Amino acid sequence: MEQRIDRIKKQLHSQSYKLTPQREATVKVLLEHEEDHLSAEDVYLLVKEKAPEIGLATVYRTLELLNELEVVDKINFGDGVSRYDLRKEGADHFHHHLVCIECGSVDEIQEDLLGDVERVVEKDWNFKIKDHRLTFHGICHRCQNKEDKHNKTEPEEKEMNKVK
Amino acid sequence: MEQRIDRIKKQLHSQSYKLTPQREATVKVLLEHEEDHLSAEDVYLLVKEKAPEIGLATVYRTLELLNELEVVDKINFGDGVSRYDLRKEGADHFHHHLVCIECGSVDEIQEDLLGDVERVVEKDWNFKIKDHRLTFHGICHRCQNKEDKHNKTEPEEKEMNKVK
DNA sequence: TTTCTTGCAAAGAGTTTGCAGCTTC
DNA sequence: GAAGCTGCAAACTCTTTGCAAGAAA
Repeated sequence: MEQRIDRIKKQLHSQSYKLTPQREATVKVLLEHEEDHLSAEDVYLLVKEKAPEIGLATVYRTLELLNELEVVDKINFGDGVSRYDLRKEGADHFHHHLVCIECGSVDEIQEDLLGDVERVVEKDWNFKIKDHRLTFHGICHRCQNKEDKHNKTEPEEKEMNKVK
Repeated sequence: MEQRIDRIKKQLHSQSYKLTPQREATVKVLLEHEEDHLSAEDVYLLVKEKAPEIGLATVYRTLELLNELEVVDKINFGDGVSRYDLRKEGADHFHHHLVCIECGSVDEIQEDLLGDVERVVEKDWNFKIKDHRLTFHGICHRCQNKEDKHNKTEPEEKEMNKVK
């Protein structure tokens, strides 16, 4: 984690930005929640635990900055809020998402499933692909089991990672 | 077009909704702009030409309704506005999009490129897919040509279809 | 000092909602 | 006349911006 922050710090410096305490706290929160898909508000509340004086505007500005540096990806699952997803280091493509329409959970697929498809699109549509967004909406494995068992109660986790 | 409106009318009636003049005007606008990706505001302005008394709220309510009936799909290209895309009749999957990061144009891919990918996801992730969203961001064929020719001027079309 | 950054409050943009009046069955 | 629908304005939510004060080089 330290090394990762260090690399981000260098990245910031290389464009003459600083890694201020607020920015560092924000990055830490993102690292600690790599699996989640936090909204700006979510990040704000979590950062506040480390740095209570921080303002929401600073969080927005930091996330915007990290997005420009391609440290995070801004994603949108159609529920009206932007979510921020830390880029995996070394990943040469943006990962995919599985959004459950029952429980709102979001799982990630790290594998690159689009290699073939992208070759087709580049060739047949003459479109030079720079990035992609692939999201499946459906029923996650947990909810499928729930339904099989006719057990409709929700063994709930944190709400934060949920798309309403 | 008439038949299409008729089918939508029946669909509305089957759930005891009415095809009011305002709703019909909205549907017509959507049909006339099938290739575009209009925002609610865009639709509103176009509907106003046919039915000047219509209110923006009615347009929002109609689009919401049509979305529920699966006549339109609500999509989001990350620029802060929802866009509404008429479903192709008979299409068994939601089409894909090519968003140009140069000129903001949005092209559609009607072919189903995800058949294989979906089978993998359903099997390996045990995820029951109901819908998908696939968008590629990159350089469209028009802008590639522009760059080749070192001709940076924009032979512009309507702004409406553009993602800023 | 100069430049960057921050917190706060206000402003903006997009969307939703409450409600009285109007249609339609 | 009950139920559904509409236009308007107000409310709401998420995000951005202006600005004076603070921190870093």
